[in-house]
Amino acid sequence: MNTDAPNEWALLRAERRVLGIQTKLHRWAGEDRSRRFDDVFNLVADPDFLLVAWERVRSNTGARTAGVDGLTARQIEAAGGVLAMLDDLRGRLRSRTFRPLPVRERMIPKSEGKLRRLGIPTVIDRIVQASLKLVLEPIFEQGFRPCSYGFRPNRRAQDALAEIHHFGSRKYHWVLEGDIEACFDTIDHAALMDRVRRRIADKRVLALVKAFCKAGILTELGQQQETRTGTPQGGILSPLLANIALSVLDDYFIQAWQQTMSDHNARYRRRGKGLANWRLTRYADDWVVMVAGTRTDAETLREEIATVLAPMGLRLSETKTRVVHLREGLDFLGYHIQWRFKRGTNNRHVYTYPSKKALTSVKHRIRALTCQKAHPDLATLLLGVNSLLRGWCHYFKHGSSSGAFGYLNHYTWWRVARWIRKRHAGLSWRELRRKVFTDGYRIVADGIELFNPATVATVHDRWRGYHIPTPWSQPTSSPTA
DNA sequence: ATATCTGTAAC
RNA sequence: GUUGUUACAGAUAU
Repeated sequence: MNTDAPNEWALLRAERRVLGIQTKLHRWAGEDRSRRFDDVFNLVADPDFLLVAWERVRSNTGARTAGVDGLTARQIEAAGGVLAMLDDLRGRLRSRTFRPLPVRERMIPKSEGKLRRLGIPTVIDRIVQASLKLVLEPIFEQGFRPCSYGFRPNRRAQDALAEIHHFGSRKYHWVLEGDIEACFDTIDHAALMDRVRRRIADKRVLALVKAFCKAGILTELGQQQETRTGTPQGGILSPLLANIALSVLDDYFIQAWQQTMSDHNARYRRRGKGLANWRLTRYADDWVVMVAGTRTDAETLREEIATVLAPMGLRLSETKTRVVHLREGLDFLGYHIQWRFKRGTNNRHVYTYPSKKALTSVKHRIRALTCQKAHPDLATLLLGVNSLLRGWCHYFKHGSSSGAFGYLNHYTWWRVARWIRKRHAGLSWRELRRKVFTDGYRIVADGIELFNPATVATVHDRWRGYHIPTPWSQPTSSPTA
């Protein structure tokens, strides 16, 4: 069927070569921190880079979703014209006739009634963006700071939480928690391009990045709109661009930290003089500043941050940006972080629990899955509930979640038991337990047993701090570049 | 040991 | 119908 599908070892070879070149880019960007890369367009348009980019787009879940041209990656693959399409794309990139099409707008519901605007690029545009990312990410990763955790390779939300736990367990008891208003939508193009230009001198690459920012949007009603600010939520490059823009914050805080608070003695002297110490932890547009000082010290930082963000076109959300003490606690990345007394002692400890919002939301989803008409049979129901519970627990096991897990076990058991009983009309609970449940309580169907969240062991992972490697840190075996 | 596919979480 | 990045988990196949 696929007359010209890329074969496996051509792909493997391409992936190895791309990784080798990425490692070099990463190394060069590190050796000369002010180096501006002048000749990277040829990499973006390189057949191997485009092939790896295509592979990425093809295997994403969005391979079934089309942009404004109505083409899906699946259709292109089925038509068997992949290599020809990549070749044509390469030609259009090199002759500079390539133009990104507008993104297709899709509104999806967020939590509690709000809407989120997605901008879905065409498959071709996704490939070019993916190729751009292959080139730009190793370069910009070199300048990104350890305090930034979102959208970055090898970094998990749990790393950010471990950092907060680490400093919260020391003198950093006041927290400025913040939210940037419609971050993706409001990033200023000129300011963003200025930051991209610090590392990239290649005019063709800069033009491509800018073109994707300016590609415009085709609304659900079919109207064309230009995009004067922001980067489309759905673009492969968008998370990287957001980090490039938001790294102004990281840079600002690192500077202050390195100049005046970098060593233990300096921080101690500052505290002696009544001065505060503070640190930023950021996950995409969500961030906190841990402050060893007073509430006023934290309040002061709020204005500083607003000033740093303003040139990027970014504004703080008035309601969601606030100062709290660890005594009151705060929500961050789905967790609730708060001081509690350790059992039987007088010692305060920083604990991280699943937030109320996270627990409510998973309960709602279990309720929806266990409503009467949701599933044809018990086995399918268990499959759905199990995968939900398993995924949820694996995210929240990095905290003090055993209480929540126990509660969830109880809640789900009853929901599923109720579902079963409705299907066996007339049976009493006692008969049900005897006839349907294994050992009187275990719920099993076709060898699938209801997952018990209470069996998930919680782990406490240490703050990995400054020692998280990038995928390009170690040299790879003999790249042929 | 490779590779498919599904799912969860964060944003 | 729902895109994207990152992390994690499970199932299947050889």
